[in-house]
Amino acid sequence: MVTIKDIAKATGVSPSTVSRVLADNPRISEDTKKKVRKTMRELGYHPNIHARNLVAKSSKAIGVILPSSADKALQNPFFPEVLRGIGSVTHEREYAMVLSSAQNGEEIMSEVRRMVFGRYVDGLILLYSRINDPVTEFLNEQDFPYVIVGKPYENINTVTHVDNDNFTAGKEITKYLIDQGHEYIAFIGGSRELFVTVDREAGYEAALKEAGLPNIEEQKLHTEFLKSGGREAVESILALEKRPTAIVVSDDLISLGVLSRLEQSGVNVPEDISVVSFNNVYLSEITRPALTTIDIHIYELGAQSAKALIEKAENKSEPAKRIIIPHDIIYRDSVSKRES
Amino acid sequence: MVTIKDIAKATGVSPSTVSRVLADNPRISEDTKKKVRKTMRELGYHPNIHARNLVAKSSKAIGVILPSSADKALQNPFFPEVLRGIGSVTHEREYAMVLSSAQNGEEIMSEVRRMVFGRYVDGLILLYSRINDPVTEFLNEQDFPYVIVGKPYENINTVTHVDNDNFTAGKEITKYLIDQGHEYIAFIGGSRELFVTVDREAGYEAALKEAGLPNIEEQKLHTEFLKSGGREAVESILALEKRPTAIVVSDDLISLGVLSRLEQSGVNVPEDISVVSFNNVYLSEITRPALTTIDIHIYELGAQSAKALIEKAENKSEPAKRIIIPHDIIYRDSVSKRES
DNA sequence: CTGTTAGCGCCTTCAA
DNA sequence: TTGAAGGCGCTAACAG
Repeated sequence: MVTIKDIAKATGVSPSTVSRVLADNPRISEDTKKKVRKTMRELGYHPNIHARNLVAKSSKAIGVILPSSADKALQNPFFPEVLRGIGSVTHEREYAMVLSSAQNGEEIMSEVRRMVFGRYVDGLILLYSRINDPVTEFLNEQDFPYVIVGKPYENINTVTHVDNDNFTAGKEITKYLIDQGHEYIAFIGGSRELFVTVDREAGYEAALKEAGLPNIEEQKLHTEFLKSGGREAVESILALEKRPTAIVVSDDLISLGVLSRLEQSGVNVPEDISVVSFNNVYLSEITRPALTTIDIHIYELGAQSAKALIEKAENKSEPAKRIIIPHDIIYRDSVSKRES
Repeated sequence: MVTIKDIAKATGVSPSTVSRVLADNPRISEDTKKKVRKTMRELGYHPNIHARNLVAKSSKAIGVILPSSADKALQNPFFPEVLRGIGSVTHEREYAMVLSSAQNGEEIMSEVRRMVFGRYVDGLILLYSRINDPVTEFLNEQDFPYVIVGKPYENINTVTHVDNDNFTAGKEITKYLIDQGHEYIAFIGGSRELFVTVDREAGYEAALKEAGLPNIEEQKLHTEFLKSGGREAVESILALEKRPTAIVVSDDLISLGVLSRLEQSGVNVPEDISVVSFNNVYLSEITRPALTTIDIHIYELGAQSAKALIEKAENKSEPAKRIIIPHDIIYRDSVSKRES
């Protein structure tokens, strides 16, 4: 392995000079810089990151923590897409991106400990947010930089987070259905423990209210994310005495199940029932019919969170921020106009 | 930050003793071990990874390189699932998993350089395999440990890789269709530049041949992976004068498009046309009808590749291996029996 | 069984 | 503008 010393010797300067050249220190003459750089190239020199990190007390790396039910959750195309977003900025700033490889709560905690205590990463991005989360608690204790993608359960004003305005999104998409003449609109969401669900649902309710439509409890269902996701919910909806003409579904992935169950029952979308959802994951284009959905700009969620985190890691006094990524409606074929 | 010295001082021993306790060196008395560990706990000591890596000349981390068209490819649930598999063993062995965050060929190359030269990782897993790949070329030059998930284009006997027996898988699933009485079976695959496609297609052809069925060129289509994937292919197939009664599709994701396009044309699956595919990604359960598909055990592909890589990284003289992950057919609802 | 010494590769005072 | 010296935190001979 070629070290700074080898370069120094070969160029006839001291190691410290070489080090300064690496840092592009202005107090080194252009002349020696050139010479040093030349031998660096010739000998194929590359700085040893560990040595560098050791003295710098940082690692130019950020960690990404996935939700604990990683087995299933990672299946949601949401995650790869955030990772891409994060990756775009880590790459640009020459940071490394370390993925937590833990599968359950305990494992996550131990990974986080290693990452934090071992100074493996300079900061953490949490792709989830839970009530009573030991991880965030720990990070707060340690005063370790982190940002949350989504809405934090606690300390919402002191922890930097990147989120969508899910309430407004829910309201807008529901309003869109109402504008198309729908009056009985159901809601199928993921777990009510997730803020995304809650917020989108609240938006849905607000739109109903604003339009003077009744907010019927039986019209609102909650379901598991994957697998059978949405199927039983559809059954309940179809069994309603007053059958809805539209459904707001809180996640494209759930919509997949919804659509398939609807088809199974011979219900045509959008003729009989319209469906809208959220995320605009690539799947929503492939379904029959293609889904009208809210594009939440997942990539951007990732990119912004990485940016915010790096800023915070490099400058501890950086204030906490709330970053709201705008959304928009992608109109496709899953909604029909209703004459009333 | 608490260091080894602090512990030494507080316990009244030398730093090296503390270091030995860390390594659980048997030549240290249980007694002092206990004492040292106690103060470690009290002072909240945690080893500094960078210092350790510096002397160990390793980093207990492996890098994962995604295909360059990461934007789209990452969308295939295949990738998250391999990552999970990799993660399971990196976690178990206390390795970190570093994700390449590059988006295109050049970026990938520069990331790889950084990772390799900077000793950022001890080895690399490539989740792709390309002809004339500068990355593998570079890694060979540097004699840097890596393993490929899939089939290498070159040096197949000297590079460790983890793959399925795609030929046999293709043959088996096709044979299954034949056994169900199908005689006109089409094939829709991804790019012919990918070995997966080629191998699965070759298996398909072998099965046809074995059954004495004609191998018709027009029955074999190739398509882009995502988006419209499979849609045009279906159109060509439906236009065939002798319309096939079954289709072998080389990837679940493509099947999604195939299914949707079929439905659009009023073709019933499996009554009119049967469909089978590969990978057994969670989507294949959600579709209508649920897909009969080959489970290639993606998780295991990841896990085994990580295992092989770590072994190789820890012991350079470890020989190159080819590891074939077994597959099996998951029978669901997309195939019908044909009376002939 | 334990301490002393040296060194991993780099950066950063302090001096010149 | 450059060099010498010391140290980041840890490990690994070499002694004893």
